[in-house]
Amino acid sequence: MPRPRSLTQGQLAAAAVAVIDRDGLAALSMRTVAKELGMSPMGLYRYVADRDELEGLVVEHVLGSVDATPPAAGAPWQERIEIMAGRLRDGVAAHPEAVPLTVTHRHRSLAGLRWSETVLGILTEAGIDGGRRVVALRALHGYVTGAIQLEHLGPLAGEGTAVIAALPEDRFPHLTETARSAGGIGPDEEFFGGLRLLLRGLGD
Amino acid sequence: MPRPRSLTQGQLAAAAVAVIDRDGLAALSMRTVAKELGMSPMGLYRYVADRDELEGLVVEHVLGSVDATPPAAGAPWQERIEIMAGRLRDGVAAHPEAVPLTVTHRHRSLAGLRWSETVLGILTEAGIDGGRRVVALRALHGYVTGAIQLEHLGPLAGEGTAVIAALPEDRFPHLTETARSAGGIGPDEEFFGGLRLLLRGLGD
DNA sequence: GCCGTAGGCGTACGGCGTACTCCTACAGCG
DNA sequence: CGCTGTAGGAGTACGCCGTACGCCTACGGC
Repeated sequence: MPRPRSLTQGQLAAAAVAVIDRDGLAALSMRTVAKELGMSPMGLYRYVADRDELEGLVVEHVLGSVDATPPAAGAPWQERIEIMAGRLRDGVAAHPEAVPLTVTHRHRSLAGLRWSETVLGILTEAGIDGGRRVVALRALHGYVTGAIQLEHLGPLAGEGTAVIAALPEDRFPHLTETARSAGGIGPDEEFFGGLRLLLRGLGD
Repeated sequence: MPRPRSLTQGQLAAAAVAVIDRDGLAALSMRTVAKELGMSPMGLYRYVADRDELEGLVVEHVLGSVDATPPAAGAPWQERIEIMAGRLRDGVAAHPEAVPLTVTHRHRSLAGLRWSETVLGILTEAGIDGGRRVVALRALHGYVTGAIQLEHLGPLAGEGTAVIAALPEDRFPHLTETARSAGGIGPDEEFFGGLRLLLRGLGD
């Protein structure tokens, strides 16, 4: 009997993501999203209770783009977890400005839970269960979350490496030296290198 | 020749942290901090260029409270890294509402760099160097950062576990089962359990 | 005693989230 | 056919926010 809704929450999310991708996270506001959709600011409240819920939709949109289907059953479990981690990293990297949101709203996201479910499945097949599995999931979750953030809201465009290089060498001998040898290592090696350390610790 | 400053940046930071601890991160504003110090809102701008810099001071204050001196030289390196991780975790946990700030501003914090310097020293003594050390530091950094966040801005007060428990069991079999077995595991076991996985992977 | 800087306060602007009101358009019921 | 209830859409308004700017006062070293 009611008049049909003319927008879906998904369309709201897409508009919000468009604003974020184009103008940065700071530009995200009820007003800018409404403008993006060609409607009045208050119109948004027909679809969403408040700004917080809008942000949740953004996260769902971003995480919803990562494939949560279990990868190639033939491969060793470590490799399959690497694939899952890489998918999440790639999905988030497609909207780097939204990274802070994905962290704060992840726990309410169905898409995030689907990712966890698949990882848990892989861990189970690897023979890890009970308390060990809880710890393993949290560890993976923690590492992936943290590493992705370091990658994206770390020192913008190598500014940080410059800061470190400018440090007084006598008080920070290891850091300055490490900064020099860090040049040869790309983001991929860093991310997956660290992940493999964790996976190695999980083995046996 | 000039009139001496009547406040230090440290006092600003302390006032801001007091506001955050008492009323939450959302209550942090130039106006509330000024009120905390008994001065006019604009007075803050004598000590700080903008809100961003104030937030930086908060982070410096929080991270400055963690002891960065190398721990007990006698202990095995893994244990010493655990001590460093625990110190950081404890320092941050003293001001849980400030956690989001510590993440976004960490790379500009001297105290954060001191922590990294000490950890690098321990890694070096453990015989890890060159590219391996770079990856190891980033991995530790990523894990600790991520795990601390999961702990503090995870589902507020077990709300998340309830969400998971309410999940359709047929679509999330592992998650629902894991949620049940997660009850017996406290935050400490989770944090250090995950960390030890990483350290084990680092070994040899 | 003078000068220059810090202190301190008030005003003002533009943007934010959002509460509230008022009218219009339409889908299914009788 | 018309009635009714919900969605659409616009507009106004409030109380926050960060912060630009200006004005006078206090005071320490030359």
